Amino acid sequence: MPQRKSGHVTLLDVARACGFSVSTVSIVLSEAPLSQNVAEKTRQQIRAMARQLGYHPDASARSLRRRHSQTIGVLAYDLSDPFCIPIVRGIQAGLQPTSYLPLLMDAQTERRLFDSYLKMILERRAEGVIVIASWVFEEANLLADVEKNHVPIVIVGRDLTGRGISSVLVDNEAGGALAMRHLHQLGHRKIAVIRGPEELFDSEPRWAGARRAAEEVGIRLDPRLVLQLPSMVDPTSGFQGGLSCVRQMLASGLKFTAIAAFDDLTALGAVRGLTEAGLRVPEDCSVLGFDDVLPAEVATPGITTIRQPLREMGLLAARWTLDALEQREKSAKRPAPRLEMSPPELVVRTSSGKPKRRSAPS
Amino acid sequence: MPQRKSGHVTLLDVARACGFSVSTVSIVLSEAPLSQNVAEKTRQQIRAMARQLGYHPDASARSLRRRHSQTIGVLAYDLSDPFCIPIVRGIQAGLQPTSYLPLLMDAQTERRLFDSYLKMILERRAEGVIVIASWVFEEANLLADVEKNHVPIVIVGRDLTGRGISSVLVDNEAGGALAMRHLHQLGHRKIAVIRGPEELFDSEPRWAGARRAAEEVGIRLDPRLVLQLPSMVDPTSGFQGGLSCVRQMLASGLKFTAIAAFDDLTALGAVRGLTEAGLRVPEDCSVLGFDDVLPAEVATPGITTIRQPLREMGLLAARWTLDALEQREKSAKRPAPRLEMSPPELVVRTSSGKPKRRSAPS
DNA sequence: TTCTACTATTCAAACGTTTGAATGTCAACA
DNA sequence: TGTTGACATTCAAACGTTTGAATAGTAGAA
Repeated sequence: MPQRKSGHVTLLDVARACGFSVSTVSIVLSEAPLSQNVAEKTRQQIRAMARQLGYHPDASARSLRRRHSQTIGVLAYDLSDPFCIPIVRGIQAGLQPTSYLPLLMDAQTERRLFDSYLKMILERRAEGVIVIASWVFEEANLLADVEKNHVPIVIVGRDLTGRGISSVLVDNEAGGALAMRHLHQLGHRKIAVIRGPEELFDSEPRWAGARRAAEEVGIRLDPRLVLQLPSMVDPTSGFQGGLSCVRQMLASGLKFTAIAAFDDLTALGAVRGLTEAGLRVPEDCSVLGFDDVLPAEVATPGITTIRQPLREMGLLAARWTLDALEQREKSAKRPAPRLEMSPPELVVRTSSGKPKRRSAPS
Repeated sequence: MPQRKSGHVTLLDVARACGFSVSTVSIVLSEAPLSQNVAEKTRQQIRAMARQLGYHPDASARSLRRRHSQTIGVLAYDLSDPFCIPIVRGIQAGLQPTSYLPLLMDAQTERRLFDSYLKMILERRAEGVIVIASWVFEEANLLADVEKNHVPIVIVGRDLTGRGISSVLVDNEAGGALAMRHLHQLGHRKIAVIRGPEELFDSEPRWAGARRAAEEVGIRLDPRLVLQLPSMVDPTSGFQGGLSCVRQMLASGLKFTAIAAFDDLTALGAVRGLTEAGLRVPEDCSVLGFDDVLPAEVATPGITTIRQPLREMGLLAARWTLDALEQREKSAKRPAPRLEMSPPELVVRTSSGKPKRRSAPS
């Protein structure tokens, strides 16, 4: 029983155990073209022995020699945000049919971790990098390092084409407009808005879209009913934010029949706030979210929301990365960055409805 | 400008660029003990050049030579289950202070993927493996391979000590009992139970705990009000299951004032079902969940639930893995598997309350 | 017989690091 | 002058794999 000190079974072990050279064993087990020349009997013998010993090729040695790792680094800003998961799923789906494997990292909304994981991805010689980053990051310096090593990179959730990086994100403005138009069609005229926190990239375009749509349909948005979430400390803090915004609105005594919230968790916070005050959703006040994450779907009432095609976005990011790898084979020069603004979609659930005739909470 | 064809900057590049040998550069950049002997001026020069060129050591070459990868494989059965994330967080927290890095994989509830990722973890020469597996898997064969390579392994969410694998899981029975006692204390006597699907490991002990507690406090559980979820196809199908179970219960015309659901998503499905039928939670019927995942917290009413200390469980799994690595240095023989049954905790929110005097929905 | 072609297998170099041993330099000491 | 030791740097082998080139062995063709 050939027990290596390293604890791992190597080609040499298998070779010795069945009396062939390391080369032959390698050729057979890696199914190299040359393996057609190897006698069927030999192949069977080698494979049997490899299985018996529990041989697994050493990925380090292999990628060192082959000069590629078959790996795509996937760096998510925070996996505890339900927003990230479908994107990751899309990426996985896009990589599945190829021989590339995702190397998944979770930065936990910590700049320090983000940096160190990105470094690690580079050290592991990932051949491409996909960054999921709706959160605030000043990626400038480290992403530069990625480029310096000629590793193609795609970012999901932010537009960084200005810095030469291909970007996939939802059309936030269209989404904001979609929300506003839906509320208008239901008959709402006094609409409160909870904007995203200042430092979040998505906040501005969503608000711009909502404002534009409101103007188009002739709704006047009362500035006193347009609140802004405070800075977020983690992905779920939108809930608390939504809750306190609604308390504030109710305390103000102003009338409103609907709330367009920044995202689904904010919307859930709003529902909580309204319920606390004895108001019913949607009878007394409609609530709209954004993103379409799991909690919005399984809450009761189900949150009407603006769905981001997250899975598709992840899929696209994977495809672009693979494209870039192919391109790199052919031409040396770096292709121009690409931009996708995916169309959002209105998902009507039960948190929105027509306003009561005798309107207004409070 | 030394542009390597491989696209990556190597030690040789740095060496040539500043006129020292590869050895010296390696010694300096890896901060080997010998680097104390290297002139301060030299060190600075080398470091500056490395930074300028964007050098990152090749992890493959390094771990090949050093014979260890500083990596712990983390294989989650399905990251889209909110249950997994806090565990992963705990693992990350446990690994943080060490130089080990988590290699995170998401099996997407697919046996095929589970196997191929486990294989990959082995090929990457992860020094330890943590498997998160509340889901059904017959891991026998592949986990055996892990053992064959002397890689310590810890499983979270199932008891596999019988197969010699250290296991961390919640004390499901205690949890089930906790739920039942809470409902009893509130004054409920007619309690419906939604059991987990047959193939899920957790189902049986939770039910056993509930039954035991019911007996202890003198509650008779009507077998017609004990339903079982159908087989799950994905982690969120508990919602649909809970919904249809409640419809069934209501259709039966039997009276009950509370529902103890298998997990939080099932509970949310139950709330939906009750609401559909015009019943209020908790006034007309209390609902209890299990796990304490995000959607339970942000729904309104907040779901009263049995909290699993997921983060702590992940932390423990990480610690045990590190322990095993240390042990392995010292003694050759494999230590006995360890077992942790973490105590669950009752989290009271607003989905549970006293039954109405004139009780019972119908 | 020699040549060619094919089959089956092995040699040996290389991938980028690390590291124990070796080399060289310089100053101080005997 | 030679010896010792400290310092600064380099040599060269090794990690486990892959692969172009080389080596045998066999068989059929000229």
